Amino acid sequence: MAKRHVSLKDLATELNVSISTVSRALKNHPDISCEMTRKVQELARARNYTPNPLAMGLLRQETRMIGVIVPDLVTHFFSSVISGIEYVAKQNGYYILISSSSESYGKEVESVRNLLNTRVEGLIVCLSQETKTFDHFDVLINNEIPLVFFDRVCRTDQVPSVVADNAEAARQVTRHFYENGCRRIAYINGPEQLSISKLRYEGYLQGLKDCNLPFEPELVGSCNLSPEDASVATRKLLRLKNHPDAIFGINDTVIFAAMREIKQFGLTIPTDISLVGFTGEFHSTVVEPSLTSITHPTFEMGKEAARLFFERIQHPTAPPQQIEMKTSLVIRNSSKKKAL
Amino acid sequence: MAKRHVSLKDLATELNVSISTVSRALKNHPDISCEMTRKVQELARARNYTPNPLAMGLLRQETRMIGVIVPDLVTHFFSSVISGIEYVAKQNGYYILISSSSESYGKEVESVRNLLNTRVEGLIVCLSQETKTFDHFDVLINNEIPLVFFDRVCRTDQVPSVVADNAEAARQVTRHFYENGCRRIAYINGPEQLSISKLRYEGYLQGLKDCNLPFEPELVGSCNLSPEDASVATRKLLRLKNHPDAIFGINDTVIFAAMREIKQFGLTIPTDISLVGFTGEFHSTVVEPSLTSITHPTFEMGKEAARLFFERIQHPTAPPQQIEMKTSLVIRNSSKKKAL
DNA sequence: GGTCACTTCGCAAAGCTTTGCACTTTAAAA
DNA sequence: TTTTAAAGTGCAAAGCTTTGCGAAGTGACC
Repeated sequence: MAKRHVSLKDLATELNVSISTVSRALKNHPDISCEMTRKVQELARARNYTPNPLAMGLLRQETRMIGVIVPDLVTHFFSSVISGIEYVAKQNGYYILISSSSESYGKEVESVRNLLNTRVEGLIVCLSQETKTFDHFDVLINNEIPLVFFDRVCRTDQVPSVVADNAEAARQVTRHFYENGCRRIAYINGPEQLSISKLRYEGYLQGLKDCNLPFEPELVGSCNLSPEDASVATRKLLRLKNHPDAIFGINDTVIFAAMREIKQFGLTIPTDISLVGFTGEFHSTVVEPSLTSITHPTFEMGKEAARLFFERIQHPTAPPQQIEMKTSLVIRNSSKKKAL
Repeated sequence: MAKRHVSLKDLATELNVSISTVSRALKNHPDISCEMTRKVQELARARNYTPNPLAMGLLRQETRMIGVIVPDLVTHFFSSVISGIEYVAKQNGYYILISSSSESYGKEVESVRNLLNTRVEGLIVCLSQETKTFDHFDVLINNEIPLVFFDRVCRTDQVPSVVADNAEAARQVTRHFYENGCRRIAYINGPEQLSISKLRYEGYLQGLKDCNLPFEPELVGSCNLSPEDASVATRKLLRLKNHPDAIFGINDTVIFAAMREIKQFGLTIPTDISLVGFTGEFHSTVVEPSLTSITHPTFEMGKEAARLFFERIQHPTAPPQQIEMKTSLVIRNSSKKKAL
């Protein structure tokens, strides 16, 4: 196995000077003569020297790595947020170590442990769907290791976080339906332990109130975030003696499943049932009819999360901020106005 | 800033023994008495000791990190391959450092340099769209640093790689069109420097030959992989005095753009024009009509790439393998048989 | 010639782990 | 009682970098 990287020692030996001289010369320390500095820097360039981050890490007790835990890598929302995190991390000379929890509580706990063992300087996390207890983050909180949550959050009194304006968005969707003539507005929620589920549900209720619509429990479905489960929830809604005339779902995956079910049931969108999604995956525009959807500024959310993280590195004990990002309702064909 | 991690030294001090004793006790070295071993291991557990990977890395000259460079993170194909890589990496106790080139040659070069400086043990790479020269990989090749390409490859005589059966798949698509009655089959290619472009184009030509169809240059479009460019290419095809009755594209992004253009042009799919995509993004099933598509075993491709990587770690100089993964043509509505 | 003040550089420690070798016990054998 | 072996530990180096401090060398001034 060839020797891969030259070290200060290699340069020092070749020039017949001490390691410290080389080290100082490379950073233009005034103690070193111009002549020597020139020689050292020349050789360093020629030999393609780059400092060894392991040695630096050991010395400075830093790794310049951020651990990122997401429920999965393939959902557009998460990969886009990660892009944003990576963007800011790169600017600050940091790398990110990605670990996916596969929506599993156990894997999330394991990821936290593993990443910490790898000596990342902190974590940026979106909770798994299953996560109901949060003890695995105590180590971080107690030891003032930087931690930032995004989207699905917890312990917001202790941990900075970036979220969408979930409640407001859901409220807006509900009113949008109402203004388009819908009166039986259904909502398919996610697992109740998720912060986004709670908030979007609250927004839905508030929206009903705004429009003076009665709350009808039968119009609220719930599912884990899989297409299969969403289909089940949709079918339940469709089989009601008086089916809803509008459905919105906690995310687009859910709503795409609903869309398929509705078509299969022989109903048309939006004439029979209006549909609005939540997250704005790319394919909103290519489905038929195109899907009205709440869009997150996903890349920006990632950037904000990373920004918060670096603030945390600077001031580990500052009171935690919670950033709420504005979403926007992009109206397409799945919720077109019907004749009143 | 609190001290985050306990070291062997901390344990040694607390037990009043030397560091070496602690180190040996932790790995059940026979030189250490049972009594001492027990005491050390107990304390280590209590204090939550984990070895410092930086120190280990420095000692062993390894980081247990793989650098992964992809054109972007948000395309389903790439994030799915990454999932596969991560899966195998985790099994082997490795982490992956992800860097996206944003389809830019410059950023790819920079990523290679940065990752190498970070002392990753090797690289798994999918070339950017712009990349025409490959000198930036010479450092790796010359120093026997493990390198694996996937999907978009180069230097296959020196570097192991995993690809799809591109030519065969394209040939199959062409014949599928023919069997469904299409006679003017168009193809929208990607940038010509990409290996996948070349191979799929060859497959297309071969397919035409198989079916005894003449090759007509005007039926071959080309684009970078953006939706905008794909739209332009599609419009050019549609404006031919005798427009094609089938189009297939180098990937689904291209074909979705084409789909939009065709509809806007007032033609219907598949009656007027059949359509087949290439890659099998999730949304193939939700568009209207659902999209016939060549599907890659993306997760498996990632696993294979990682497997090849670890083989390379073991045998850096073994002759490079090229793995070709079987794709499959999933037939949906966009290419339904028409009356002949 | 001797002392002072610079200039220019090297030593060594710290950060953490592993491991060959040397060292100190203790008990058994001579 | 002395020698020897075995058992149990510690020292120190290596892997790489930074940096405070001490040391060597040179020239100038008294």
